[in-house]
Amino acid sequence: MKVAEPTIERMVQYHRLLETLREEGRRVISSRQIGDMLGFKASQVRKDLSYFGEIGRRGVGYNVERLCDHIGSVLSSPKTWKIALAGVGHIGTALLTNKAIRSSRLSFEALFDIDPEKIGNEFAGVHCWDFNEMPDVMRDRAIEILILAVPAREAQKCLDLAASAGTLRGVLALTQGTLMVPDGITIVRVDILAELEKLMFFIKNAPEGAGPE
Amino acid sequence: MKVAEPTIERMVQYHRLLETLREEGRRVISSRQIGDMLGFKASQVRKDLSYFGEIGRRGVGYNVERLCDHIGSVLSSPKTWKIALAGVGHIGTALLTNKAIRSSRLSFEALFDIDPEKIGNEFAGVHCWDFNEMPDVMRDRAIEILILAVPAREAQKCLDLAASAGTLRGVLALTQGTLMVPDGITIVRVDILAELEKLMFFIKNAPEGAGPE
DNA sequence: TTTTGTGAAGTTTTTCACAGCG
DNA sequence: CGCTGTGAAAAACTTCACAAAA
Repeated sequence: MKVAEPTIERMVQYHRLLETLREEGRRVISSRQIGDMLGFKASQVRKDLSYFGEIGRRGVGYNVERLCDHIGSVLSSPKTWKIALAGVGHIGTALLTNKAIRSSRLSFEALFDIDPEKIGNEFAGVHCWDFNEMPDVMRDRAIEILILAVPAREAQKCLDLAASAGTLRGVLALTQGTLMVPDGITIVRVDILAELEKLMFFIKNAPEGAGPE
Repeated sequence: MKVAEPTIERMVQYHRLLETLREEGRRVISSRQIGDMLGFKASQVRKDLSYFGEIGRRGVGYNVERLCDHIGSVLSSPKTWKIALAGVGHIGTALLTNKAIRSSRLSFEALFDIDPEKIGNEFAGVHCWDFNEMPDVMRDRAIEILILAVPAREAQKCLDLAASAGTLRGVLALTQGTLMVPDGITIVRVDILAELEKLMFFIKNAPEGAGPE
């Protein structure tokens, strides 16, 4: 069965919500309640969840724990992903020290920077190497995910270096600007300035409370 | 004429690209070339651009400078938006010191934090106040946009405080978790951890180079 | 009863294909 | 000719509405 991309985006949100509810001790929840909390229609929630099997109980709803685990298994394998961070600046450090990221199934294996002050040191317990060592370090450690948090003009070179290791499978690009991505590597871009521009457009064209979501 | 939301998302990208091309001295470009550079179909590019008037020349293409200005005027008014930043942590500082943001039509008017070490100081030339002063400071300075870069548990309180000023029109939320947004305020969310989870899903389900974009 | 799961209907967004203009 | 602008067709996505299960 084919799953739509927007569905995945919502699955991530369901997962978040369910993790919180589980911690609060909630046992059961309905599609309507999930929808109300996240701003989606109940039918949308049900359709999304049904793509991955019948997991609810008619007349009752969904078991929070079971659903949470189920979505977790859909979203990511039980394995821990090894990731590298290129660019130990403000944004990079923010991610490196973010509790939520460090407690997920992610393991920071290496940092890379161009700044001699940083190279050779550890940040949050992770060693920082020179950019040029990326191919070797990434291959040795079998790192599959790269977070690109370098200035736009370094981004392409950095990505090419990382890709040359041959172990890279996905990139989270926090840089602005266009990137040429090698075949076989999945990229997800986050561009905060672009989001700000979208926001300005929406404000300008929404005198009365109409927004994107 | 109604413009689709995905169109706006792409308009922001066209604008970026054109700014770069203009700096490089490029005079003319075709829809196909724009599409190739950004990963869209040429017909998509033409349709997007045509929503805002006939701006190209048949048989020739688009004048880079003219198109860039045109999109700029569509995306945001010529005015400078006043913005406040709540949360002067790693992410907040990254935005505050980002050249691209500071050179756009955005003016950082105020910072807010909860940390006594930061309150009363200036960062990148902008004064930092206590959270509790948000309503007054935002009203006095007629600040319309808030960047929320505080921990998830503070986010809702912070947003409510900012909204109470009455001048707030848009929010860029860099926090994870669910927010209740007052009516009449536009919100755009950026959740890096959610993007990472999406990336992991795409990698897992794309053994052969199929990605989102 | 309540609430799920799902085909079918409706809506939005993308792509096609070609007329029309330089 | 080459490339735009655009109606019409196709695809993708969301919502409806109801049968079926607890």
